Amino acid sequence: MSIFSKFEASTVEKKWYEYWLENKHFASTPDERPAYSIVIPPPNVTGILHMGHMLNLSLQDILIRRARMQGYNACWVPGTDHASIATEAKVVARLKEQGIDKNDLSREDFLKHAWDWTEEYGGLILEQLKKLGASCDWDRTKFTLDEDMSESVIQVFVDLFNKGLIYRGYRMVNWDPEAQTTLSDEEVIFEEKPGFLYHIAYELDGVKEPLVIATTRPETIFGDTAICIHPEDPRFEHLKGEKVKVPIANRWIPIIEDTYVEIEFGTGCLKVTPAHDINDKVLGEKHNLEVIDIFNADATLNAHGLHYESQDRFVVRKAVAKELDGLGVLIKKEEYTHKVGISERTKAVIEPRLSDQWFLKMEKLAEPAIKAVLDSEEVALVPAKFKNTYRHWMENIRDWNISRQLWWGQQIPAYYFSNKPEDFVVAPSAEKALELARMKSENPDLKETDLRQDNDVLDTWFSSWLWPISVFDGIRNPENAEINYYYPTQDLVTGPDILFFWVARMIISGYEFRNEKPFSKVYLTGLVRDKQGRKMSKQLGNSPDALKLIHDFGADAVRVGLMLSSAAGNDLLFDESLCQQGKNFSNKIWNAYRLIDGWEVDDTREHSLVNKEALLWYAQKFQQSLTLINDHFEKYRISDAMMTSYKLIWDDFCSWLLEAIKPAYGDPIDGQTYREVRGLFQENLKLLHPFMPFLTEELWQDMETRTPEEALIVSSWPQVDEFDKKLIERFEEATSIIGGIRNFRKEKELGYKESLALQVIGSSEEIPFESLIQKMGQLSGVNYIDSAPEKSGGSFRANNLEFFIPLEGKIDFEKERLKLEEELKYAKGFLVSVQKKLSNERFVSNAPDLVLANERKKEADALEKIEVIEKSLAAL
RNA sequence: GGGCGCUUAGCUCAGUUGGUUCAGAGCACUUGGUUUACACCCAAGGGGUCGGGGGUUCGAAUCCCUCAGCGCCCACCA
Repeated sequence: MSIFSKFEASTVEKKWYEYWLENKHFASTPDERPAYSIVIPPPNVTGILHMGHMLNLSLQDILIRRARMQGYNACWVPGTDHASIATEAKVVARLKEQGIDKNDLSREDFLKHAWDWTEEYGGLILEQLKKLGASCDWDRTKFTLDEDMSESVIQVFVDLFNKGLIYRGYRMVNWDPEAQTTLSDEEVIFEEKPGFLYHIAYELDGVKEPLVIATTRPETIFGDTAICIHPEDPRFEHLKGEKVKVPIANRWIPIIEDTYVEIEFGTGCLKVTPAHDINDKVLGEKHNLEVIDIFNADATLNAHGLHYESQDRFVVRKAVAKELDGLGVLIKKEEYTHKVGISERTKAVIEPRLSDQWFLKMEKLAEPAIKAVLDSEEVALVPAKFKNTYRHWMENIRDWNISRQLWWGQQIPAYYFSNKPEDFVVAPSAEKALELARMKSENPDLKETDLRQDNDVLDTWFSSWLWPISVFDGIRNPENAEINYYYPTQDLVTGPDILFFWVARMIISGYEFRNEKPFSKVYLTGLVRDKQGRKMSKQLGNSPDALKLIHDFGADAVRVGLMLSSAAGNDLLFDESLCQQGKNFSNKIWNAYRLIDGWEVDDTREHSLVNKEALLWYAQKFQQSLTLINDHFEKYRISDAMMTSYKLIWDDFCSWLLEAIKPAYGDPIDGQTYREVRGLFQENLKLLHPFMPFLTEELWQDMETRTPEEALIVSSWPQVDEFDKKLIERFEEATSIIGGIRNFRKEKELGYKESLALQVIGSSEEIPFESLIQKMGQLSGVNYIDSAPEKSGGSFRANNLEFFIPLEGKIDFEKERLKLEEELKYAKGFLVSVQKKLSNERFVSNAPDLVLANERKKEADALEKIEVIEKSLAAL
C-alpha cells in the first residue's frame, strides 16, 4: 500500500505525470469523436509561473480533463509568446550588464543574443506548468516566433495590406522612451501622479502686461509655436493678433484663438506644442502652426533645447522652472495632480510623439466580432457583465498601431525601393518584393540590394491575435484536417486585462480569416490579490512563489485552494490557508481510502439493513450532487462544482456513509457492503479527478491493477441517472433526528458512549431510517408511545416530531421548563404572524394557491407543535 | 468627464422569474471529545434589522428612486 503524505506528494505527482506522458494520455489527433479544444493563453517565453497563471491553468486543466472523461477528443495546445517589448527589454538589460550596448550591435547579432536568451529561459514556464498537472498535448507546443507561425503572420499582413486595411501614417503615437518604441493605446496605462501647475509669464510686444499661461510641462516651452486663448474671453480681447516671446528660447510666437481653450482652467491661456501633445497637434493643424520636435528618442532634449541639449526631460523640467524663476517669469507653482501615461511594460512615462507608423483599420473588421458577442452570442463572455465593457470598446474602436521600433519580432514585410517614403511594396518574401518593385517602379533593372526592408517589427499581439488559427496551421493551410477538426475551439480562459489586447482581436481575426468564431466561451478570471485585497507585485513582495506552494502543499491542494473561492470575473483574495484547506481535503480523501482499503472482508457476514439503506441513500445523493456539479460546470461555476464535490465527499461520503457502515473496531465487513462502497468510492474519484488529478489517479491505481487504457484520466465521467429525491429527504429527516439526539447528549452533558432509549411520541408512522438512527445516535432502543411519559427525562423536537428520552434522576426540571416555555413563546409568535397573513383578504385573493396552501400548512404545524409543547409542560 | 458593476454572518462569497424548502455555504469562532481511518480530525453550537433612507406590492435581499462607500472600463482638459 502506498502512502500519500506531504512527504511523498511530489514523488507521486512525478510518477503519474510521467505515466500519463508515457501513455500519451495528453496527446490528441483528429478522429471520429467530437473535438474539445483549448488553446493556452501563451505566457511570455521568458516568464515564470505566477499565481495568475496558476489560476488560469488550473481552470483550463479542470475543463480539459473533464471533457476528456466525457468522451471528447480533448486537445489542449500549449505554447509561449515572444512578447517583443518585454523580452527585448530583458535582453537589452542583460547585454548592458555584459557591457554591450544594443546600438553597437547589428540587427542580426542582436537577434542571435535574443534567441540565445530564449533558448536558455524559454520553455521554463512550460516545465513549471507540468508541475501543476497541466495535461497539455506537449507535442503541439508552439512559439509565436516559430517559422510557420511567423509565416502566417506575414501572410496575414500582406493580405490585409492588399485589402487596403493596412496603411502607413504620420501620426501622434505613444512613445516609450525606455524601450524606444511606439505602443498601442492599449499598452498605455494612465495613473494619477502628483505634479505642479507652473504659471509662466510670456513677454508681450510693447508695454502691455505679460501674458501668463499654465502648464504642467515647462520643459516643452522649446516646442511652443503659439499661445491659444478663447475667442470670447473678455480678459484677452485686446491681445488678439498679438505676438508673445517664449522665455529662454526667445522666439516670437503668435496668439491664436480657439474655443478648445477652457476659460475657467488655469489662466485661460494655453501654450501650444504641436509636436508633443495630441490636442496641440490638432490645434496646430487647424491653425497651420509650425511643429518643433524637441526630444530625442530617449526623451532627452535635442538641439531645440539649447543649453539643455542631451539632458533628460525630467531634469530639464526642474532646471527650466528654476531658470524661469531666476528670470522672474515663474509667477506661481501650484501642486496639481494629473494623469500621466505609463508604459504597460517598462513603466516609463509615455511621450506623445509624431512619427511614421503602420496602422490597421479596425472599424469594418470589428463588425462581425461585435455581432458575435452582443447579438448572436455565438461567443459568450463569462461572466456576461464584460459584454458592456466589450461593447464600449468595440463600438469606439480605433485604428491599431501595429508597428514597433524593435528587433525582436516579425519584421514588417514592406520593402522600399527608393528614398521616397511612398515607394514601397508589401510582399511575403524578398524575391516577391523585387518582382513587385520592378513593376511598381517600372524599372526592370532593380536589384535585390536596392530594396530596403522596413526596420520595424509587428506588435506582438499581431501574432497572438491569430493564435487559435495559426497553432493548427489554418492561415497558411486553411483546408488542413487539423484546423477543420479542432477549430473553433471551445473555451478560452484568460484575464479581463487582455480582453482588448487579445480576446477581442482573436474574435476579429477568427471571422476575418476563418469566417468563424475562434471559441465559444470566454471564461474571464479575476485578478489574484493578497488577502488584504492588494494586487500581487514584486515590490510589495506579497506574491507567493508558485512552485514553493506546490512543493509545500502538493499540486492537488494548490489547485483546490485556488478553486475554493474564485468565481468567474471575481478577484481572488489568495491566502495560503486556502491551500491548507486543499491539503486537508486531500488528507481526508486519503484517510477515507485507508479505512476502506484496510477492512477485513467476511462474506458470511450479514449485509445489515443499516448498510443496505445507507448505501442506497448515498447512491441517490451521489446522483443528486452529480446533477448539480454538471449544472455548475455548464454554467462555468467551477468553484461551485468544486464545493459541491467537496461537501459530497466530506460530509455525505465520509461523515454519513462511512460512519454508518463502519463495523465495530476489529470486526470484519460484509462482502456486499465492501464491494459497493469501493464502487462508490471509485465514482467519487472520477468526480474529483479534474480538480485533484494526482491523488485520484494514485488511489484509482492502488485499488486495482489497471492497464494504461484503464487509467483514471481516460476513464468515463459518471453517467447521470434518475435518483429518488424522496429517499434523500427521508434521510435528511433521519439526520436531523440524529442531530437532535447528539444535541440532547451535549446539553445534558451525557457522554457519547452512554446508550439512550428513544421514545417517539404520538407518531402514527415509523421514523425514517430507524436502524441508522439507532446506530448513529448510540441508542439502546426506540419505542413509540402515545403521550409524554410522566417519569423524569428530557424531550426535544425534530421534523415536527416529539421525542422523549428517559433519564432517571438526571434532569433539571426548572431548566427544562424554561426551555419549553421559550419554545412555546416562539411557536405562538410564529402562529400569530401566519394567522395575520391568512386573515388578510388581499393576501388570500392574490397569492398563488401554492403559497396559500403552504401558509395553511404552516398554521396547522404551528398549532400541532404548540399542543405538543403544552403537553410536555404539563407532564413536567 | 462618460459608462458599467458592487455593498448579504468576523472573512470570502451563493442567493435564477418578488412568495414553498429564504436568510444560506465554506472558512474562522465557541463548547465538548484523542487507545477504535483522519486533531490535516469528530460532534454540537453561536452569529446577519441583506450599506442608509424612501417608494411600489397582500408580500422585497430580490423591482423603482435617492444618498453614502468601493471597484472596473473608457476619455485629448493644459
